[in-house]
Amino acid sequence: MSIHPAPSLHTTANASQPRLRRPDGSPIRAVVVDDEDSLTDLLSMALRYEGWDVRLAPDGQKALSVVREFRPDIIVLDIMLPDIDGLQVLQRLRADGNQTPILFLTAKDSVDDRIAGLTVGGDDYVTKPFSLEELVARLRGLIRRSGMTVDDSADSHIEVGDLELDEDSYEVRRDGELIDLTATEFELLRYLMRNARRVVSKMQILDRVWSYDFGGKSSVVEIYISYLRKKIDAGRPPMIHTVRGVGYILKPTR
Amino acid sequence: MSIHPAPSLHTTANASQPRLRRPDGSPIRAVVVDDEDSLTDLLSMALRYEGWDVRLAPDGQKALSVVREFRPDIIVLDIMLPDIDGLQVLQRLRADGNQTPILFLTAKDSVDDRIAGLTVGGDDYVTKPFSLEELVARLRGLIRRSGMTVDDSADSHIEVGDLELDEDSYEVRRDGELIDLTATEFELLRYLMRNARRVVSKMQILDRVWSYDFGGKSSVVEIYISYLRKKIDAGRPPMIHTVRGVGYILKPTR
DNA sequence: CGCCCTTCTCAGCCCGCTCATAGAAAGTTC
DNA sequence: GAACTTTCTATGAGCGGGCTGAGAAGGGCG
Repeated sequence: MSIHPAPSLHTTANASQPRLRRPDGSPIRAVVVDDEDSLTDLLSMALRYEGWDVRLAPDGQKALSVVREFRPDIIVLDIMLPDIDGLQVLQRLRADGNQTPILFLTAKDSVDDRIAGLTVGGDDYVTKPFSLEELVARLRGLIRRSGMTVDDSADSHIEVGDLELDEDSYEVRRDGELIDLTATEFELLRYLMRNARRVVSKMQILDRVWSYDFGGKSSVVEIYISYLRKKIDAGRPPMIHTVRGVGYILKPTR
Repeated sequence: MSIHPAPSLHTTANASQPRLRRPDGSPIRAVVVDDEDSLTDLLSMALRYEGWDVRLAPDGQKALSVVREFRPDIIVLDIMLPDIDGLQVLQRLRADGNQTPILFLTAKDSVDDRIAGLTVGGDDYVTKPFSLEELVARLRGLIRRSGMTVDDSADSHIEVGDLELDEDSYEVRRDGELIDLTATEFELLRYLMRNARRVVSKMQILDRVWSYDFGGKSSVVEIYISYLRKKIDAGRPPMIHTVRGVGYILKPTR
């Protein structure tokens, strides 16, 4: 499996979304363990963009020492590592009494057997290739459920105007009315809502909402924007606006 | 300031489920006694995920000292231990005047009369291999019956919309009508109800509802969902919904 | 010991989702 | 207003996830 040539992240300078924080106000600390540079680069960029403090480790041994020293709030751990298996890293950490929640990365086909039992301890997994929005959402979910946050931005519920989205139930409502979305539509809307009142470009959307190995054209974004409009804005004052030549913006009707 | 006519989506904010607590609000204290690391690992993870405070002991001697020092609300005790027999651990504890309820773990074939007599003393047993839902349900039952909880989440009765489930009588009703379920169907429904209004993945279901040694495919879940739908949703507004690519959710019909 | 209920696998079908294409529509520049 | 660019959306193809019927295997209970 090869990864997209150069993950050129189209980021705006500085985010201003409500950010997850630790109880003492300091940034979330994350460790990313993977032997593919392109992937760790991509992830560290994305997580730092979330305002988190990130450390990297290329293999299981380094992972163990980095985790012991850095004491992260969350760990992103590839199952397939050059030295010790990611599942063994989990076991050694737990044997030490370390309870840090872990998000496993795994290839799509190797899922069923080896991942068994992972979700009971509050850990989770994501199959490669994934979208950054999905990964970050899962991480925030894990942190939320680990109960280590006080912050109200750690809510599974997002509201923009009369538009509501719940990440636990996957429910979306406009003015109280339940709206049925597909997985991709849901992720796109979540991204727009998390960036409400800010223009996001099609490239940014593609980088965040679609998998990093997506090979198609950016016109899918237009198509999905169109789907969303039909479902979200239908017959109502529009919340999704086109900024021609720049991108899209979602904002409450004033 | 506008008022939303819509019912708030707010689910049980942070915690995964309403959690059992001691009268003073502190977490349930449990001791797990077993000499197999993989099993104690699994159990401690699962119980900690329930929000409980867990201590481990690998044999009978350690069990006695840990119990005396930690004063747990509940003990999970394997019958087969390297040193002293689990039943003797029971006797010694009771000789000390310790009345902590005990859940015994036993191999399926070794269920003799001695163990059958346990339930009269207020204790209980579960045969290996078991599902975590069953084990935790039994533990909650023991705690409930030991009368040490005040909490209303310690009820044996679960209601979601017009769907009712009673863990003591194993009765399930939809709109008052009694519905007959098999053991697996019952456990799956209990899991869905305990996680009502939240999407759970097939993997999560498999990890919780099926035995830890289940080696099959996650497509069994689809089949049991289909069975449940036939019995629960038959001819009625559906409560079980598929979230394609994510999992299943049970919620009241609005 | 034999029957029946339950559990689980397999395989085929169906349907929803994703995405490309292309022409229409809207906006921009001169 | 004409020419060009950008965005919108209808249509449909391909694919993959999910549903379900049929049946084998297993276990409980008489």
